[in-house]
Amino acid sequence: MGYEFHTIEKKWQKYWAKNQTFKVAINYEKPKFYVLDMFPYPSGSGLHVGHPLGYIASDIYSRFKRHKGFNVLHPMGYDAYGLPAEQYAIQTGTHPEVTTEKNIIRYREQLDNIGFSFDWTREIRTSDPAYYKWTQWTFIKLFGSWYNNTTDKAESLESLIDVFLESGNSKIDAASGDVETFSASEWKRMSEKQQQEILMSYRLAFLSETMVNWCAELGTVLANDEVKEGLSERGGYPVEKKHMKQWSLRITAYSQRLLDGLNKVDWPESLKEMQRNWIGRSEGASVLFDIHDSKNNIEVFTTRPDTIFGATFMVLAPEHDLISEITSSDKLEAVEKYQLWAKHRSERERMTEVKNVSGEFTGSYAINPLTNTKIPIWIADYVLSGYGTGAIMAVPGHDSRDFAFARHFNLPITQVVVNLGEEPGDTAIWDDSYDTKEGLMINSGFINDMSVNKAITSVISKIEEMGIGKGTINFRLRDAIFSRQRYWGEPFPIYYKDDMPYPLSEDQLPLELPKVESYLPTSEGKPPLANAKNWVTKDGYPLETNTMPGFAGSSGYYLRFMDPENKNEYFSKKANDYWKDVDLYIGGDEHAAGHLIYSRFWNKFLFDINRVCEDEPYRKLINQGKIQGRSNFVYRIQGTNKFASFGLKNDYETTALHVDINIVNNDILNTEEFVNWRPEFKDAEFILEDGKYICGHDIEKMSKSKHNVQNPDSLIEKYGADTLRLYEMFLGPLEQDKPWDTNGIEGVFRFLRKLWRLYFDEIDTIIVTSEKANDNELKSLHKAIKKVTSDIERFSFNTGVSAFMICVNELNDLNCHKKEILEPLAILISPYAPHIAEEIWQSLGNNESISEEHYPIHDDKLLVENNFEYPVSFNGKLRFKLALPINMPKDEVEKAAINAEEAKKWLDGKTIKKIIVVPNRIINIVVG
RNA sequence: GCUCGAGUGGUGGAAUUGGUAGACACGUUGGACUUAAAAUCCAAUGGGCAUUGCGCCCGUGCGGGUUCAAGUCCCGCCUCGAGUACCA
Repeated sequence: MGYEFHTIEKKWQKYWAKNQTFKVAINYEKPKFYVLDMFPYPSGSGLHVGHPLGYIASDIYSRFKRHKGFNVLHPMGYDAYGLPAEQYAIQTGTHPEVTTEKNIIRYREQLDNIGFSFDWTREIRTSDPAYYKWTQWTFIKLFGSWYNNTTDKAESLESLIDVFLESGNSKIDAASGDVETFSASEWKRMSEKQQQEILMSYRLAFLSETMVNWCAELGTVLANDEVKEGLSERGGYPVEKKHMKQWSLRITAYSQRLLDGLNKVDWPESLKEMQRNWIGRSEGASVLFDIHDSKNNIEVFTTRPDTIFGATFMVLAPEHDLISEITSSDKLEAVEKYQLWAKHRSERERMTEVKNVSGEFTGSYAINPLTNTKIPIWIADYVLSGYGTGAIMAVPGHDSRDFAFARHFNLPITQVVVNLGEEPGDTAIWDDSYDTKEGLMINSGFINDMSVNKAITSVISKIEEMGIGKGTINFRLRDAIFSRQRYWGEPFPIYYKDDMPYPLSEDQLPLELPKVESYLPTSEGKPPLANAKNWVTKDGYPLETNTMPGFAGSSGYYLRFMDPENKNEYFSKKANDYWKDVDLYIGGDEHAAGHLIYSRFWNKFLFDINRVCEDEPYRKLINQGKIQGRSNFVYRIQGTNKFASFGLKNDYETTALHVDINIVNNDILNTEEFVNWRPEFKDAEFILEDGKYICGHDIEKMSKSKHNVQNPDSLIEKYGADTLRLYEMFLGPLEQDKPWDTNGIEGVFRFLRKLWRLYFDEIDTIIVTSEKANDNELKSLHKAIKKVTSDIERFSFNTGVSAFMICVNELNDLNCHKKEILEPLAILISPYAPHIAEEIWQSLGNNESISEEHYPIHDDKLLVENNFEYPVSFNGKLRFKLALPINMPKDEVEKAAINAEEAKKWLDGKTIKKIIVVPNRIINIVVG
């Protein structure tokens, strides 16, 4: 008998489900609180112990907030579109929907076993037509909107057309592609197709020919954040740059707002910094350089306009439009060869060969507008076509890349900035350029002797005056490529007429994903949807065959949770006005440059079109750390089937082999199970130490091949969900990465049994009495209430667990079984260990779930001590302790300290120079 | 290279505002109970010196500094991790 967690946990999980304990609805009587987890992709391997870490934390917080009187929205769903299910479909022909459904059932079972307080009536799946209808709906809205830089928000395309009809596009300041200026009458004379082509340059969801990240292995393009070090994030396949016509979202229109919004959200600084870097704002100037003997000119972007006098050559990206026009005939062959070479270089090659300088002279010269000297124009792939204008003025004296290039090709290097107090140097003997912004200008005409910062503003005014440039701001952020050549994703609500895309009307949504025979691209290389029969509108127009990327469905899912069953709208205004935004969002930081940017963009767009009331979706965000695996090893003596224990392995020539952590307990191998683990170990022999086989261990990523995957189910089977919940929290700070190690779980399990024994005797009879509690018992309880409450509020869940342990240890020592103490204690612990808390609550004679009880509040009066044990230090070193009445006046404390028996030894023969007394803290006596 | 974060016992970690470093737990050792085991309970447990109690020295990656007082603040390094990668 005793703490029968199996029975208890099943019982309460059923109770919560049956009574819909955690179902929430709008309730104006209570303040709202929205706690969200990053919803999972339901993979085939199920949950491992790393997944629930954040879910447990958010569950504790949700339950706590509920106890505190909040109306808590705590939903869960599935990011159900994903590559693994589709790859599996390609291999086996199983529809991804079938695989996904199966995995979801498994996930749900595992989640239920942990006892989460999710409102499951709100479950959503991104692959459900009832859900993706609204993903498609938002896409149509984006398609029908443009970004007005003057009002700094998205507006409907109709307003743009009205302006076109009235005055053409010359007065429009929009975030757009390249558009020629036209007048109202020119607009009116255009064909529908011409008009549509122009509108496409303004749409926030637009089709364009762009340089994309093409992954041949996956047969699809990828967004920038899906490429890591030149390889696909999923699968690690090579990625190359390719020109393709693709759907994109004009997220760059929101660059500045995405940057500014970071200042008002409560997110980890590191995550904000990552987003700031990803957005990459830089201030500088664009300057036009004339080309010698040509009408053309080239615009460059620089963040150091002050160094323009040191610009001794110009470099264009190999893809730059003007190259063919300006290249002299004798250089043409070499230039084209270089362009071809650059084009065929993979992203990975380009990145790994950064140190190798390459380039080609075009034979043409530009005119430096401030020095009026001829400077050679080169092409090189260290200049990127996608950033700035794809052209730079090279200042080798003050830019390390330009310096390396100049050295390699013997181009002149001029110094234009000199560090304060230093003499100008001979650039011919420099090892590197002088890049810092500190110093004074030299060799620079009218800006000589100015500081760098002063020179920057002066040059900008000068070029503006000359009409050849202006101060500009550049962002590194690129528009998000939104189409994928895959099957398992949201279809675009788009059809083609006369080769131009048109949106479906809202009443035709959702456009459901059709059945296909094959999940592979067609023989002509079209996406899998081209395999679908009748993939046309009812009028016979062909439908788009690309599908949306993974981040489409996750960009606005938090909004749908507010009103998940709404058939007429994404969500009602009423629901959005009540739930507003996510108060607490918990998830991993791997989404920093992906989901968390797209989602903010999505939300800001919906804010602009008056669909949502908050312009930032996630008020507070916490990144839970990753749980690393802890592998165990056995050491096989080479050429034998003998295994030496860890301490003896160095006596032999051994090979370390990963061993399944499930047959190892506290690093001790279960040799019987090991022998049965695999056929090749059937005849294994062991060289033991102290009669045991000790395994080695190491911290690695959790993976099947390392046999170190810990799934929660087996731990729940052995110790119960409440132990798992407490243990995952006890492991360490939520935000920190930490190795998984079951070695400590026994302690938490012991604690729960100790807790149980405060309430029940050996035969599970309740032994709680109605006796009045004494001061010590009250103090112990209230100390715990104070500590646990403040710990939850600052998301310090690990120290909260120790506070429970301290309290239970104390009550155990006090032999306390009093209701006055133990009833509040049950509520106190219920967010962490809800099953045992419910069981205790019921045994105490309550009929309702503990989850709605008011959380106990500590009483400071009960925590007041009569004495404080002062640590007494001499010259900062602790020598003895002295108990004195609390709040004793300073001078009396001083006297007491000096006159204390133990003080004599330390004062002997010395003079007291100073005494520091911090009331109820420390006493420090300075002697000399 | 740049940006950010971290470094505390055998282990996970605690120390919230500069004020008793190592809470809580694991592990280890010794003991009680038991025919035995499990479970439970008690004691010790940073290192060193000393030991009849007392007691002293050292100690939060390294080297300096500020302060009556530094794991915490400042300066300079080292190591590890994450992000990013020719962004002009």
